[in-house]
Amino acid sequence: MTGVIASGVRRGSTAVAKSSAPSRERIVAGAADLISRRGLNATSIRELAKHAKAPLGSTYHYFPEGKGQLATEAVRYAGGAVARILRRELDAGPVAGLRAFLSLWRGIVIESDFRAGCPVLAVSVEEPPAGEMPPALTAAAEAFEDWEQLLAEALRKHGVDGDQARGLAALIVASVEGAIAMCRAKRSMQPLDRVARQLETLIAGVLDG
Amino acid sequence: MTGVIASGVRRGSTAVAKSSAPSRERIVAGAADLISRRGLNATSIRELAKHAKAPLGSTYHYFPEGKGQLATEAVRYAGGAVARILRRELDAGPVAGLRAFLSLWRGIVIESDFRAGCPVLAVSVEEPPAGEMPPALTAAAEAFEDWEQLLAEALRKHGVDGDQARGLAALIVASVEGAIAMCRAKRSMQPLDRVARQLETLIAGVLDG
DNA sequence: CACTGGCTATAACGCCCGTCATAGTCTAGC
DNA sequence: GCTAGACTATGACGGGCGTTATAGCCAGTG
Repeated sequence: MTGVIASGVRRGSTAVAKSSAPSRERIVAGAADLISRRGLNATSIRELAKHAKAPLGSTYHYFPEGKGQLATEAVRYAGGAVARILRRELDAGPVAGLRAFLSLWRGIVIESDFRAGCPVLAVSVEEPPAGEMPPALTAAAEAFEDWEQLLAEALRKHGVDGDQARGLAALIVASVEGAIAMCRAKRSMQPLDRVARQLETLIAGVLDG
Repeated sequence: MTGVIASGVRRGSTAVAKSSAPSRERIVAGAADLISRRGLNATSIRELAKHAKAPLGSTYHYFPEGKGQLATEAVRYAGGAVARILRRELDAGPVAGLRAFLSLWRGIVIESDFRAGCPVLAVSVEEPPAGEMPPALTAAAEAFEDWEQLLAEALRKHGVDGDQARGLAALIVASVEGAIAMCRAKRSMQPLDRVARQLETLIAGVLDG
């Protein structure tokens, strides 16, 4: 299996894209997966193409602006996929959403045998060119922001004060992202499990406090 | 300025190393800084040497096993530097230690204008070669483990139950690491500030709860 | 049938990579 | 002064990088 996020290649398109190109989406999804493993700068376009079983020429056909464009779309793709899941599961309340968020990442780390993580984080930890703000990095910031807003809104809907809700949402996203990386280094799920436990009791306490 | 961690190049050596080589330490410290910006695979030995104003040949003189050895020492160097600060400040209690931990990373992110982060995290998010466990990744896991243990022990010393202490320590390290990355993506200190607030009230509550 | 336009195949461009080998320089101790 | 050994300088090695150019294939339309 090539990654939980990447396996969600379905119809539905991201923006205007009226037609076609099943391989285009395959490339984007594969890029998200590969970037989540290797990091952005360490992943070559040739690897990306091979991973998606697409010819190198096709990547420049679909993404004429090159690697940056592909990376940006990959980050948006992963960010959107996670946001969709989060939005759906948060309907059953903040704790249910939190659990879905946690088990989503848990699945990615375990199924990849500690080799894959979060592509959004991977893009976030690479230095941008002096004084610039590459689109992929902006997309990463937007993904984090989306997740936080979804979580915060769910908390607010369940009676948590606005400021506190934003704070808790940031804590959730940050600690889960950090824990994923720690799990990969330690080759153990303990960090994410411990963080999950702490977050669950914290949220539960805030909700009926 | 070249990074808070890297600027701590002082006498004192890490292990046996009885003598010499000021430039050896400069290379290691510079490597920690550069890796924290660019990531491991994306940082070349030539850049590392130039960054430390050392000739390329010297890197292979001091680190005959090549890039992996240098990366490993850089991770250990950074991990040890943070652990030393943590150990010192935790003497004044868990909240004081937490504050020091937070403001240490805060300084690194701000002084680098959101370009540097945590070298330990940077190494953790790169895929190891199939079935292997590179020494640098092991060093990253050890650094995380050290920080967690220091925090957990301080909490225990102040009356927190053992399991809870380990959980809180994991939450602290994970959320701070994640928040650093989010700050870089957003080019804003808000994530780390929010996480700091949440962690402080959480710890304070646990301590006199 | 010819033709157009989306996709692929292949090769090349200059550049940088990790690593190694070799020869040179400098300094300490005899 | 001379030799040994720590460090530096330089250049090469094969290979992968991002990107571009060019030509070929192969539907679907007229």
